[in-house]
Amino acid sequence: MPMEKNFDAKTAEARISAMWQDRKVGAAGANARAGANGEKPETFSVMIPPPNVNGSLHVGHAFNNTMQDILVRWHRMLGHDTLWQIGTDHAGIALQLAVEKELAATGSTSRRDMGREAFLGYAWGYKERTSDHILSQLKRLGITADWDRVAFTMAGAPGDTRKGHENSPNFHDAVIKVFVDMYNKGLIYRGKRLVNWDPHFETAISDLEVENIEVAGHMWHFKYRLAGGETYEYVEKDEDGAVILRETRDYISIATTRPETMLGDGAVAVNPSDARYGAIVGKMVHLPLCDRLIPIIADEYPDPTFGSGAVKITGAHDFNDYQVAKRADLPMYRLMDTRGAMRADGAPYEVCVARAREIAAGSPTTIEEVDSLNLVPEKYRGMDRFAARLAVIEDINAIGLCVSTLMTEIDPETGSEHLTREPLVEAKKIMQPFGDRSKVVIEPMLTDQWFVDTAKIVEPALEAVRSGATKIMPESGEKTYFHWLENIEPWCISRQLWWGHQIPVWYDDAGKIYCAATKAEAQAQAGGRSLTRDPDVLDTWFSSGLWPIGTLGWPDQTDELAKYFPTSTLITGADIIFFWVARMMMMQLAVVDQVPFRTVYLHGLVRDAKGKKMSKSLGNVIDPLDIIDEFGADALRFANAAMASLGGTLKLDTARIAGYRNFGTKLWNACRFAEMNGVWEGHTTRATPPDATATANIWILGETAKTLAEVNAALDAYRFDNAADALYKFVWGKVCDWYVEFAKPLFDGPDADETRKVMAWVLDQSMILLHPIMPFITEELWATTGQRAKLLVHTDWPEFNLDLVNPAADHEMNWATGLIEEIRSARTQMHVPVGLKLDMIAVSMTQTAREAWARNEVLIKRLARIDTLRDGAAPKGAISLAVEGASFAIPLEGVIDIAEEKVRLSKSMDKLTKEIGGLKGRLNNPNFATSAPEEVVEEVRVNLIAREEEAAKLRTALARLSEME
RNA sequence: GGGCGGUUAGCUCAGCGGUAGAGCACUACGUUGACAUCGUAGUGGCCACUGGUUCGAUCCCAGUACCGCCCACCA
Repeated sequence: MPMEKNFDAKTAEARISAMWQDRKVGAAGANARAGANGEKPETFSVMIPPPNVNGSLHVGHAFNNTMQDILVRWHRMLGHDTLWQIGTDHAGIALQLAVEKELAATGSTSRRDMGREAFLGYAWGYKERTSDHILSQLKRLGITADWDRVAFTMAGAPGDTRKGHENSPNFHDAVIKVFVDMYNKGLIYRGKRLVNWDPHFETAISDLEVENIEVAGHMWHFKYRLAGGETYEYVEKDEDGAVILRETRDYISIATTRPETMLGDGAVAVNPSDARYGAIVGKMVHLPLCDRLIPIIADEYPDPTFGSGAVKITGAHDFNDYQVAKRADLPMYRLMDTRGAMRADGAPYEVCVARAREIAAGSPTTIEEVDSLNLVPEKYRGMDRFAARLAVIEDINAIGLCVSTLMTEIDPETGSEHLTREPLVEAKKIMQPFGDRSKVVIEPMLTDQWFVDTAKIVEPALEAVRSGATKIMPESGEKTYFHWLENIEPWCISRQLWWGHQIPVWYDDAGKIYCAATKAEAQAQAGGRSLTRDPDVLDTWFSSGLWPIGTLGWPDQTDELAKYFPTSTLITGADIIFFWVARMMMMQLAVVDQVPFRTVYLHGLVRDAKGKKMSKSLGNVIDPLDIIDEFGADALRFANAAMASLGGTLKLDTARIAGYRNFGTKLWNACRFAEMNGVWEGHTTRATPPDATATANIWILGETAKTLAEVNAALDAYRFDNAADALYKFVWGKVCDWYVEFAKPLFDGPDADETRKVMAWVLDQSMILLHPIMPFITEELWATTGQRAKLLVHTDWPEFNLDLVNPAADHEMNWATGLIEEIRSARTQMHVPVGLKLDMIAVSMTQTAREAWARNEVLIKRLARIDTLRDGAAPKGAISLAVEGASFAIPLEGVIDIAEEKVRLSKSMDKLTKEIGGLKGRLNNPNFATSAPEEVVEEVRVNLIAREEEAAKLRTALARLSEME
C-alpha cells in the first residue's frame, strides 16, 4: 500500500490521540526505566497551571501546554518516571461571572432570585460542561498528561458531582485543613480593614485583582469654613519666598476628585511644615452639607506643594486617608452599601449625626457602632455614588462653597492682562481602580475580612529563590518576584461570593470565632452555643496556591507525593507570577516546608500577528481548535515551540503555522521517498547507527549526531525555539535538500545497501527527535514505516554522540555542495536551460580535489547536471568556476553572453576584493597580531590565503574573457 | 513616580566581542526518479542615535530618542 502524498491530520490525529489514551501513555511512570544497577528511575514531574473552568482554552493555553508536553514527552523517552498532573481550577469570581452571564443570556432567573443552593447546583453543571470542553481541547493538542488523574480545585466540596474529575484527590478537605492549621498558628486572621470592594460582585477582592486605568477625571476645590466665623491670615509665597497672595480667609480650601466622599470626612489634614495653616491647626471646620464639625489636623501625608496643601480625610473610602485616620484615631464613617450606592440603612441622619458629634467630643464608642452610623444626609441616601457626586457638587456650588480662584488671562493682541474669577474645576487624568473581572470602578470599603498574614510566611519563599532551591527563568522574573514579596501586603482571602470553598468558621451569638474543619468540631468547641457559619468563600487563589500538594493527595502521605514532590518544572505565564507562583511558594513552604518546584519557566502573553492583545471585544481571538482544524496540531505545536524564546511577547501568525504544516509534509514526503525505495525493508529499529563508507552517508550520520546534541542542549536550557530551529534546519536543510538527493544516485550504485540502512536510521532519528514537538505525524510515520516493537511515544531517546561527526567527510561534503551551488548559480545566471547537460573542464585540480571529485562524482554530476569532466585548458566562451583546490570551465560558446559573464565574475570579484581588503587590514594592524588570540589571527591568515587563491583564478578567467572581446 | 524589557532585511524574529542569519513576503526560472503544502537561483540590512571601552562592537559600558510591559496613595 503506497503512502499518501500528504499526512491526513484530520483523521490521523483523532485516531492517534485515542490510541495514546488507550495505552495510558500519560500514566505516571509509563516509560520509566530503572538504571543499569536497578536503581530507581529518575523522576520528572510537572503540574499544569489549571485552566479556569469559566470558558474555553485560548492560544495562550495551547502555547503553555505545548511546552509542557514537549518536556514531558522528552523526559518520558529518556526513561524518566514522568508525571504530568492535569486538572482544572474552579476560578471563583470568573466562573460566577460566566454563570451569571449565561443565566442572563438564557433569560433564566438571576443569581439572587435563585438563591445560593440552586445557583451552586447550576454552577456545578456549568463546570462539567466547560471542563469537558477544556479537556477535549487539550487532547486535541496531543498532550500526554495523566488522564486518570484529572484534579479539580473544588473536588470534594459540598455539591461536587465528581463528573469530569472522578479520581481527583479531595481538594476541599486539603484546603480546609490548611485554613484551620494556618488560623491556629496565627497566620490567618479576621479584621475590619479597608479593602478593595467590587460593587458589581459585591465582594472584596485582593490588590492584584484591581487594574488601575488612567481616565479623564476632575478635581474640585471646596471651601470648608472655620467654625464660629473665625478668620486667619492666608499668605502664599512663591519659590523665592516672595509673597504672592495675602488675604484674610474664613475657610480652608480642599481639593478632591471624589466629592461625594466628603460626607464621611473625619478631618482636614495639613502638613505640619505648611506655614499657611500653622495658625489654624486644631481648629474646627464646618463640613458643608453636613451638620457637623471636623478638626484641622497636622499629618505628614499632605504635600504642601500640591493643590491647596489641605486634604480632606475620609478614612472609610480612601487608602491614604485610612492611614491618616488610623494615626489620628479619627472615626471612619462608611458611606456606601455593597452595591456602591450611598447608604440607606440605619437610623435617620439626625440621630446618627447627633451620636457622631458625641463621639467626636470624646464619647466612648466601638468600631461596630461607628460602622452602624449612617452619616449620609437623607437627601443623598440610596443614590448611586456617581449620581451623589454630581448632587454634592451642585449643592456645594449652590451655597457658594466651590472655590473660585483668581485666573489670569492675557489678551493675545494687546498683551494686557485681566483677572477673572472662575469656579475651579480642573480637568485631570486620574488613575482609577477597576475590577479585573467586573470592569466596574472599585470602591475602597471598610469591611470585615479574612487575611493571610503574609509577612509571617514570606521569608522562606524569598530565601528559596535567593538560595537557588527554586530557579526562575528568565532571570528578570526573579527581580519581579523579589520586589513584590519584599513589599508584600496582607492577602485578603475572603470573598462575598457563593462559588468557592466556604470558610470553615462559625460564630456564636456574641460573635466569637470557632475555626474547625467541620461544624461538629466547631460545635464541640462552642459547647451549647448556637453557631452560624461564615457565609464567605475563599479567594480562588488560596486553593490553587495549594495545587502542587493538593493534586498529589496531601495531607495523605501518598506514593505520588513521595515520588513527584517537589515537582521539577512549572511552566506558566509571567502574568500570574504574583497571583499564583509566589503564593504557591509561600503556601507550600508554610504547609509542608518544601519548595513546590525546582524551576519556574515564565513565558509571555500570546498576541495576534500584529502584536495586539487578543480580546473578545477586538474580535481577534484565535481559537486553537480552528488552527488545529486548518493546519493540524503538529503545526500549531511546532509554531509554539519556535516562538518560545525567553521573555517578551509572542505574536501568533497563521502564515508561520502554515509554514510548519508544510514542514510536516516535507518530512512525510521524504519518508515516502524512502519507503518507495524500500529502505525499511528488513529494517529493525536500532539504537546504534549503521556503518557507512560513502562520504554522503558518513556526513549525514554526523549531521544527525550534531542535531541530537543541539536538541538536547536546547531542551535542557528550555530553549524550545532552538530545538525547533535545529530540527527544522536538519530535516529540511540537510536531509531533504541534500541527503535525499544524494541518495538517488547512490541507490543505483555499489553503496545502495549501505545508503538504505543509513537513510532508514537517519529518518528514524528524525522521527524520534521531532516527536516531542510534532507527536502526531511522527507517530503515524513510525507506524507506517518498518516493523516497530513499540509506539514512538514509548521509544527510547537516542544516546549516540558527536563521535559520529567525521570532519573529513564534512569538509568533503561542503566542498561538493559548494561546487554544485557554484555551477547551479552560474547556470542560472547564464540562462542555461535547466534540462541541458553540460560538459566541464578541469583547468586545474589538486590531488585532494581530484579524490574528492572521484568519491562524489556521481552526486555532483547529477545535482549540477554535468555530463562529463575532462582535463584541459579553458576554451573561448566558457563560464569559469573557482573552488578550493580547483578551477573549472564550462564551455558554452554561443550559449553565453560574454558581457553578462563578465558582469557575473566582476560581481564575485568585487565581493572577494572587499573581503580580502578587510582581512588584510586586520592583519596589517600591528595591534591585531599582538592582541588578538592566536587562533583568530591564524583563522584570518588561512582565510586570506584561500580568498586570494580564488581571486587569482577569477582574475585569470576575467582576463580570458577580455581577450575574447 | 519607580522598575523591567525592546529597537537587527518589507513583516515576524534569532544571534550578543572577530565585519550579519532564519521563516514569511518579493523577483526570475522550473511537470528533473518524495514533495507545487515543492525545487533552483536571486533581491533585500550605516544591526535606533551619540559617545566610551577594545587590536576589533550589532554584541560590553554610559547617555539620548521612541515603543512596550509591570508596579505605585499625589488629594
